[in-house]
Amino acid sequence: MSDLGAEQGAVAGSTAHEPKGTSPEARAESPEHEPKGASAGSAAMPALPGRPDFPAIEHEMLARWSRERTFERSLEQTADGPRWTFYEGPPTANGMPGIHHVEARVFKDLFPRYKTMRGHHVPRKAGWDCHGLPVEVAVEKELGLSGKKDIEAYGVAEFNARCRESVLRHVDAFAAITQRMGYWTDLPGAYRTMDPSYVESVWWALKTIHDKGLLVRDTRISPYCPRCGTPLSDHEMSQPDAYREVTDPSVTVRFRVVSAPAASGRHLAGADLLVWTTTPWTLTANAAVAANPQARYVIARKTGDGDRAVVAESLCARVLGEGWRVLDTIRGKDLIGARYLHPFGMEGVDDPRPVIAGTFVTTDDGTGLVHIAPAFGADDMAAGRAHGLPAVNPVRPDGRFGDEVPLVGGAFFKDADKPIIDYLTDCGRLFAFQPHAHSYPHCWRCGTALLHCALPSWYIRTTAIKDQLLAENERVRWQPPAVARGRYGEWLRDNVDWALSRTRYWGTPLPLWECPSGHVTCVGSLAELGALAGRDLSGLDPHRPFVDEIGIGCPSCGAPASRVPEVIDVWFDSGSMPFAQWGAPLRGTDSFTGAYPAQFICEATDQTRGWFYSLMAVGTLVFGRSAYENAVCVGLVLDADGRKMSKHLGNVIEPMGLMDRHGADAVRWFFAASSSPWTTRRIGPGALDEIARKILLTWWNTVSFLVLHANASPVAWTPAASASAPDPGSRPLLDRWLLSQTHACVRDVTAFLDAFDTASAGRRLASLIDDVSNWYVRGSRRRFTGGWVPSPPAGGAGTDEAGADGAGSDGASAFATLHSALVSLTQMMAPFTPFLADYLWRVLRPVDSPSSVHLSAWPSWSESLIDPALHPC
RNA sequence: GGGGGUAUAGCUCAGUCGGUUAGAGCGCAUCGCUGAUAACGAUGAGGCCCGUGGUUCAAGUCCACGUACCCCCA
Repeated sequence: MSDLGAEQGAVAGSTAHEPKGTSPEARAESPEHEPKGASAGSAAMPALPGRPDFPAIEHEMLARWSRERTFERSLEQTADGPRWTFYEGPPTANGMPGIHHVEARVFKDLFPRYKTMRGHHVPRKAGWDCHGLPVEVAVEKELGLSGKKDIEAYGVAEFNARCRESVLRHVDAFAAITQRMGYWTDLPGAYRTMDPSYVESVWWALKTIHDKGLLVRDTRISPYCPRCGTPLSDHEMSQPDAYREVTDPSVTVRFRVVSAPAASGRHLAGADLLVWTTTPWTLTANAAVAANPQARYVIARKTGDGDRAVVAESLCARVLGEGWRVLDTIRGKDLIGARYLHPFGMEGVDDPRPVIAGTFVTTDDGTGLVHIAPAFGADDMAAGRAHGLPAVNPVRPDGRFGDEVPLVGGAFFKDADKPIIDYLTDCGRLFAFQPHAHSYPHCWRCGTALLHCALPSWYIRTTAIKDQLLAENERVRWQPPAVARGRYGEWLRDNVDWALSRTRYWGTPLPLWECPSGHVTCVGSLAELGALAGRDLSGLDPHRPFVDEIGIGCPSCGAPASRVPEVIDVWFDSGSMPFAQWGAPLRGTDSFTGAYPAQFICEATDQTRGWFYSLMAVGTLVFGRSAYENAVCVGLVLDADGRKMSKHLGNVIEPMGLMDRHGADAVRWFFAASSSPWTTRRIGPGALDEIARKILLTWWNTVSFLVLHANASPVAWTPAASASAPDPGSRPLLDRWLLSQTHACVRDVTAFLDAFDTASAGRRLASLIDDVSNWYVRGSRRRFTGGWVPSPPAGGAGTDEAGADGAGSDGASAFATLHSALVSLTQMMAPFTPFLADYLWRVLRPVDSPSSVHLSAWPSWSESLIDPALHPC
């Protein structure tokens, strides 16, 4: 009897013994072969190979999607649907893709697929982040250059050409991983942040911000990398590895008081102010000592000699130790106005320095007396400005002291500590020395120790829109929700102005032209620049050095104006992608209109202060509105032992190999559904094998069971026969139970995905797979082995009541019920495991349904079929 | 120093609004099945729900403090 079915199947072009994975093909190519009724000679369902090879199936599906243009068709058929916008945060293709890239991309693909099945139009455009210091550093290494002098000697044009060439070096690897994992996105149409149209859009945004008066030049204390020769932004400081544990010499230094105000009593003059610092090299720029006017200080004498020292009362014991006798206790405000000799100063040659009031001075640690170097600290600079102190910076832009500086001339700033300490020791100015372990900022890219120094720089005054940013953040739906007020919200509350400019080469040039009178003109496009320059510049490469060569007449005074030398922070590039990816608003407005803000973005937690911020900040600055409504923030990926993956440990998991071994579907399910996406996850072969067994194989086997018995039935059962099965409400109890479970699952999974909760959706789907396999199939096996008997095609629907036709009707119910459940299950699995879902869909697909599950409509559910009494738990 | 997260079985993790005897998978033990077989099923052992205090008729769940680990920041 089963032979008959198999032969009929062979006639229709699909046999049970073709190489695995090819048999559903026949259905896709002859969608009309379905018989309308269950008449004799109906074609069998395509049989499944006994042992699925998931990676092989995936490769087959990739070929089919490409051949059938499935992604393109999914966009075409939803063209009139409501727009649902997703933004791809551009990765830097300067390095190889890792498993963490796959993680975020699972979510970037899952929700667009889901929304597409819900009827939304979800265009997806890939993108590449091209500019920035990482690229420059890599090229510098390749060329054996070190520092800006070398680059300028090499030639900026040639250097930038090398950057342009190197930045897309690993695009192919990213494209391969993207395709292999089934991430549907427009790769050929990818935006590149270095394209002239992209740069022009960024210029437009900067001009918009400039016109609002929010793009300003200021001198501030900034973290500065002397190797890269540029200040670093707040986001760059927020990168991993920026702060590293180092041991620095902490010194307590004596500053001899040479004149004391009357209020301080008779013991201050000639005493030593004890000042503590962990950066001895900044003593070269000492301009004052700050004391807290509210605090109490003691003047103490060491027994045995005449040394007198001044220190905060509460720190007296800790700093001085034994053997000191307190001569006097005075208030901080009585210290103000005293003068002391600079530690390197010479009596009679150098002016004494003042003691000033500083409310920021604490008496919790140190000595309660703070060394002030206005060029090297934020508090220092503010205090210096308030007291009219000079901000002397003896360190040159390359991080070395000027040759004229005594003691340390020519030395790199961090190397200056030792000679200074030696000198202080020799002349008896060193009170105490102790190695001090603390975290110190380093350049996130090149690892050089940073210095905080006063630099003229261009800023975006984000503090002016801070309240608006906070309000926009309130509107964003974060997953996990705690990010909104926690990690991101708390940080946003401490917002500081965006240090925008970089004195570098490979980046979007700051479109500001300045004349000798200091009039600044912001240019918003090449056309505008051409008009100002008086010639056609539409073909100009808007990068250095070409754009530097363009001079304009100052619109204010007519004097020749030239471009300021800086380029901008790359984070501004990526934050501009909602419009710049289309070149909008200068061009591409058709694509941009209606695509702002995005309904959904997703990145890993390390982007909280990176792209999540730059995107929100640029959007709020330019459009007054955050660029996204929903943000999913996924966690770190660790190895199976919970260790961070690193080249050092040799535990880096290479994504391509992982997918070729276990299948992309298993990897996708792992990230999306097997645990909370925002917790750190440990990935390893064990977890993926379990997914293949418990989820994919179980699902496969239930489909295989259905097909086996459908084809073995005396009259082959096909999906068309569902029409002649009894009405769902009048089927046997177990059938009604499975339909109830299935419809409840559709309802729940829909709600979970609408809430961007893939983990809960995944748990629900796993339980449905278990219900189908271990309860329904197990309990109904005999009903399938008996096959089914079609109702007479005569008048009426032929849906006689249960029992009227005995085994025939019961078999019809069973087949239709299992088929219906598997169809819904397969559709719900489609966003999670798109390969196997589509493969099984082509076996299961109902009459007149699309050839791909990804072109099918998300299943609906019927409340009337959900009976809580059937599954109270 | 600040912000955030996590802590439940040997391991990985669920646990909804505070509500009966705290669950699942893996692993382990015993048994069964061999027409879903890269399996599968049944049964069993295995818990100071991190600690202390509080709120409550009732706390794994809420509150406070503490401990440990992780992340981010200064």
